[in-house]
Amino acid sequence: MRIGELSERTDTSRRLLRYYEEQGLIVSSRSANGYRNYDENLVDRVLQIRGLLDAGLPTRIIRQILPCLNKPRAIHFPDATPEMLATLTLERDRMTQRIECLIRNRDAVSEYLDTVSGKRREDPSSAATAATH
DNA sequence: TTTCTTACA
DNA sequence: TGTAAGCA
Repeated sequence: MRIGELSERTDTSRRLLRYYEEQGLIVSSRSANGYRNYDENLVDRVLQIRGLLDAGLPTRIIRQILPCLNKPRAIHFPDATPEMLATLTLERDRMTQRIECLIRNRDAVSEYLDTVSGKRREDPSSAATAATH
C-alpha cells in the first residue's frame, strides 16, 4: 500500500510515517515512480510504535527493542544482549512509574468530579490533589 | 491526485 | 510536526 493508505489506517500523518522510516523504525520499498510501498504488516507495526512513543520511549530505544518485541516467547537468548535487557528493564520501570502517576491523577480527578456532581460546593478547590512525576 | 524531497517555523 | 514549494 502507499503512504496515504497506511496513514489513514494507522491514523498517523504521512510526515510522521516518513520520519519513522528515517529513524529506522519502519521500512518500505519503492515503486518505479518513486512512491513508497508499504507491506501489510506495517499497519500493526506503526500502531505498536505509536504505543511505545506514547509510553514515553524515545525512537532510538524503540529502534533497538522493536525487534525483540516482535519475537517474544521464542527462546532467543543468543541475541538478548545484557545491555538490551538492561534498557528494557529500565523502560519497563519507567512505564510503571507513569502508570502509577496516571492512577493517582485519575483518582484525584474522579474525586473532584464526585464532589462536584454531588453538589458539594463546600471546598471544590481542595478536592483534587494532582500528582506529579 | 498523490507522492517526493527539502527546508523553514 | 505542520506546512510550503516545485517536480513527476
